[in-house]
Amino acid sequence: MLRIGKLTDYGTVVMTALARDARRVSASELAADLKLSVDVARKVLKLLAGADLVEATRGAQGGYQLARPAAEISMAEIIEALEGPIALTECSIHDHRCSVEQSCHARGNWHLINRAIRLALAQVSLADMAAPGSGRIAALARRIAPPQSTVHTVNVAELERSQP
Amino acid sequence: MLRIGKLTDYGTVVMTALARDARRVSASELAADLKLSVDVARKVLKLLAGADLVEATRGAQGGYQLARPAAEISMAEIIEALEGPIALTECSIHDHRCSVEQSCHARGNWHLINRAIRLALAQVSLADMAAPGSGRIAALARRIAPPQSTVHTVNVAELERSQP
DNA sequence: ACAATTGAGACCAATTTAGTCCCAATTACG
DNA sequence: CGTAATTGGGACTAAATTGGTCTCAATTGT
Repeated sequence: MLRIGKLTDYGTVVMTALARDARRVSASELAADLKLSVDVARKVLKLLAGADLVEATRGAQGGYQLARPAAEISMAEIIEALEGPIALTECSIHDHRCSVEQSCHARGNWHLINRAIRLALAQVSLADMAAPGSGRIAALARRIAPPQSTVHTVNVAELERSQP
Repeated sequence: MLRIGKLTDYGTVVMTALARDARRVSASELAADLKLSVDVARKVLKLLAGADLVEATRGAQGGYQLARPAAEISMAEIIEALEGPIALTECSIHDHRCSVEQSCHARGNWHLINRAIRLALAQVSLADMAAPGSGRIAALARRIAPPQSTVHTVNVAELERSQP
């Protein structure tokens, strides 16, 4: 279904919460606010801290804060911190693990597609994500949308209808 | 890892093979050419036929052909045929299945992101994919790339390096 | 000293995915 | 008309992945 894992999803929720609250916040407080299990919140935060997206402070009164301003953290970074490299296909990460590698004529293009998707995600900042209906994200979608092709305008129109 | 399943991957390989060969081809012939197990090839082709992306002919001398010209079939369609809707997050498909739905401020933006990614994939045609190094896909990536932001140009540059 | 925290990682249950296999229906061809 | 070649529609199992929980060590403010 081309979906991200739940941990990653929680990660974005946790990050947007941190983006809206400049204080240093403990995992348990975040869990309570967001209605997550404390264990899950801790796991996510540990991963985010490991990737240097949040800064952890140990000990009593400790907790987490964003390591950088929200505008300087991209969705691509968050996703990668929690699920590893953004690469739709096996062959985009490891060579020689794909059985059809020889006869596959699509590999190079998959790389380009991965790059395109990663670029798109790299342009969405956590600040955008934390804003209620981000104009910047909408603008990105618009920029990606139809140039002026003949064939694809049909498909694109279909899409717009089927996924409003 | 934000990746597609193997079946989907095989699906794109099978489709590019069909795009390069106008004849009607049987599942076993495709399997042999592409070094896939016959069972897997058949499974994939059945799914693709169910989605009307290929046209199946039963009986002796039967087989599969593209249902439409390769230029009129998009990667988004192929991916959706094999893995269901393109929706990175749970909440983009089913409401009320996500435990943090209440406290989640990111939902609307996830929808926008999904749309952006789907639009990108809808613009890559099977014909593009079958071409050895598609200029159109590269152009798409370029269009997505840097507008003229201050912060994100840094991240984008990083990306380019880390995922060449 | 103690209580509140994060760090590291083990662990199991649940889900998902990959890969096979079976048999019915269809069709070309000798 | 019979047979071989095909797809259709599933069921099924094994493997891999993910989600969620738990334990214990290290750190630090009071």
